[in-house]
Amino acid sequence: MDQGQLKLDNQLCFSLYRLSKLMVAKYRPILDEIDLTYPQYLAMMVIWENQNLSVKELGQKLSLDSGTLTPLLKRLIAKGLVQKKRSKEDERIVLIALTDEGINLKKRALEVPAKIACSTEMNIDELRKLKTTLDELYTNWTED
Amino acid sequence: MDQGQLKLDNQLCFSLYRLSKLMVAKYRPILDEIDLTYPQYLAMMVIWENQNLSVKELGQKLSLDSGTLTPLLKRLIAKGLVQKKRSKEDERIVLIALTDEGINLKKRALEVPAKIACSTEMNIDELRKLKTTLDELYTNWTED
DNA sequence: CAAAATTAGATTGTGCACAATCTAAATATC
DNA sequence: GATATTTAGATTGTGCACAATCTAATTTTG
Repeated sequence: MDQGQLKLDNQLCFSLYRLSKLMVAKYRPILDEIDLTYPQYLAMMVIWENQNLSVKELGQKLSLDSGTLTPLLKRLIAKGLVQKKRSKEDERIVLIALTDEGINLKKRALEVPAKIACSTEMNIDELRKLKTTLDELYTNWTED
Repeated sequence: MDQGQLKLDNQLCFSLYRLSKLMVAKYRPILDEIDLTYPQYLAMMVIWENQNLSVKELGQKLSLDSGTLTPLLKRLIAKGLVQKKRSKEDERIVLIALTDEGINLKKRALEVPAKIACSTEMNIDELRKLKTTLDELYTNWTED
């Protein structure tokens, strides 16, 4: 019955889990320089791209719910990078806006991808293909 | 300067992060049936494979440190699945042994991979190739 | 318009994940 | 053989991640 299906080494899920943690660990020292954690960096990337996003939209882009986002945003606010504004059209909606400090941080963050690329040193095409595969899987698995 | 390197959608890291979370979410309802979380399931797989592993060896196989493992093991012990024994040769070492209940749980856990395979429905060869790629990356990135 | 249902976000509680520090046991070095 | 160093785990503190619940604002329905 057990032909090794339950062996850790045979599990795609573990390869994924392990590599994902390693990726975060690779980012850590680089993100330390701009005082961001990895999830905070992901959030800031979205905010840099579109100002005045609602908490809900931010959560959708990051695949995070309010239980994670609320405290994360609280920390970004504490660092003075963003601020909250209630929407006037709909008082339930909270919009996230960049402060000057948050805008300035983007300049320094622009160097992050190059620093990471340096520490991975893998064929760009390979990485692009991997990304496509991962994204296809994500789409397939969220479709059901 | 910014040709979109800082866009979330262009980041391999985010694809990995997102898919890894989705994978855990896919496991959740299936593992709920045997009352295990995803990291607990990974730990149990290692313990089912080799009895009387030390906490350190377990941590190495799972890429987890004692700050994560100690409380995780505490919960497995609370569920009555495993128990701790001090090594007699070296009093610093703590060995993890299965209880009867822990041994019994393996029978039910054997059905997990099939249930997961069902919910992913992707070409086995594709998945195997993906796993190879992920493992290669892990090896390359941990070599430096 | 009023009651019911929905929606946005916050809160609470559990469980990782990891850095940093601490304790006790074992080993190395003088 | 006493001191110093290393090693195995535990502990503490911060920060996700998510389910479940709560509140307040909005929308839907009768």
